[in-house]
Amino acid sequence: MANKNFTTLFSESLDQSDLSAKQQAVLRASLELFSQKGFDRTSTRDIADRAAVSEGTVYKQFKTKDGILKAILEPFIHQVLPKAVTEFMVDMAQNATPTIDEFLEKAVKNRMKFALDNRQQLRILLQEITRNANLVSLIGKEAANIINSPLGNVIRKYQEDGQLVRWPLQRIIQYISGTVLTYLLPKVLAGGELDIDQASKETVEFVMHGLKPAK
Amino acid sequence: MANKNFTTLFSESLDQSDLSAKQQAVLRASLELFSQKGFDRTSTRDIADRAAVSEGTVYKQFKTKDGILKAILEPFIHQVLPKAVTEFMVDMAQNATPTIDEFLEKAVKNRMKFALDNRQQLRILLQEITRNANLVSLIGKEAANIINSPLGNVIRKYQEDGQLVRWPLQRIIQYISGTVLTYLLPKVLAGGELDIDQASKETVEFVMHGLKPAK
DNA sequence: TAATAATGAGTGAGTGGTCACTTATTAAAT
DNA sequence: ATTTAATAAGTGACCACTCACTCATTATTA
Repeated sequence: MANKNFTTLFSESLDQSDLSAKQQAVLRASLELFSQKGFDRTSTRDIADRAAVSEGTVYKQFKTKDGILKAILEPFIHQVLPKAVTEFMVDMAQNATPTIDEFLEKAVKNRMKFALDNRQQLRILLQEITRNANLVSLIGKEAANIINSPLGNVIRKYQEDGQLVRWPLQRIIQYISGTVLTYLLPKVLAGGELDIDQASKETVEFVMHGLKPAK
Repeated sequence: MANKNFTTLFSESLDQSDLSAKQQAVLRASLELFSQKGFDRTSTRDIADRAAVSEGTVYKQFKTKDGILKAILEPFIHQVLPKAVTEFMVDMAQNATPTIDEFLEKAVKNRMKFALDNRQQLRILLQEITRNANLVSLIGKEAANIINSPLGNVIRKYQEDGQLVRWPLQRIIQYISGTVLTYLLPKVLAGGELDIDQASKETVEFVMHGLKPAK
């Protein structure tokens, strides 16, 4: 499962960018501070100090404090996230298993790992989402892409097999995501370790069979 | 279903409190502004203006800006939420239905209505949760109380009836909450209307039977 | 009852401090 | 030598919070 995490992808895109070492340090420092203290409670002074750089240097490249936030979140939403989704979908499509339970457990495990590898960035995103309503719809649109993708086809195959209810994919993904989030959100927000194997097993157990007792 | 919404309860507790009309206006103004702009982006000047009151008046009662936030969130978490849960449980115990599906649909509908009636307060709570990790565990503890309560017994009865898997109640509630949240969160954060009847029907359909097709 | 005193909510002009952002100056790179 | 990067000392706006004072109401006194 060759999924790269965001930190890696972020570093790569930093290298590719024509930003100087110091400007890259600014972004890395901002990433840490925004995640730890939140955007509003991080001062540009804090950022400059953490990056071991003067405040003027911060403003040379990023004209405003919001510009720094954009420089972090926009690549995440428009490049890293789609790229990660694509890699994931290809992976999954190739690893399609005969039973959906097996497939789902792999997929869930994969996504949980990705999320935990990227707590920092997700924390910033969550903070922004609660303040910026249109981020919600933006991410919703990115999620909608799954439906028109190899992964969508894999899932549809299970429907045709009779292994999966014939609900709209959007609805199915909504429920799976929601269940996965009940395990992830507390860990992303409050920290602590998650037993991914256990959590993904439990998730599939519920998501597939619901709360009716097995006969 | 006599469940009062939070706005009512909030107003009631304001009336009961020995706060003067102006101090009540401060809290009401803060509630609106914190919800709209977020705590950090609301100044005490903003609050005073919106409440048509001097800044000194704001600080006469609430010694700090954080004090205002506490005055809004603490009653919500420690009085309003438990009170709402209690009323809800009593309601439910009285209306306990023979099948769990019916029961669940009522319960889910009830909770969705409560949440939508109180978007403002929930938005503030969500904003704070992303910054204040220990709020997560605090709310988790409140949720745990449900388990040791009449509602817990109602649910346990369905387990003994063989209508509900014998998982720990905490796990069952986790999944139901997660699924409900997939409908609620977008609406609370981004606005828009929710067809509660439809949503609660769909929720129960999934939560009870999962994604395996009915034979 | 009339005059006076005490009370406390309310006021708004400060106050010190922080913040995002600028600019004059210096160092480095080409 | 000239352009570019980096610095660090500003700068004004704004912020949370304070305080000396007002004034309407209530309690006390005569």
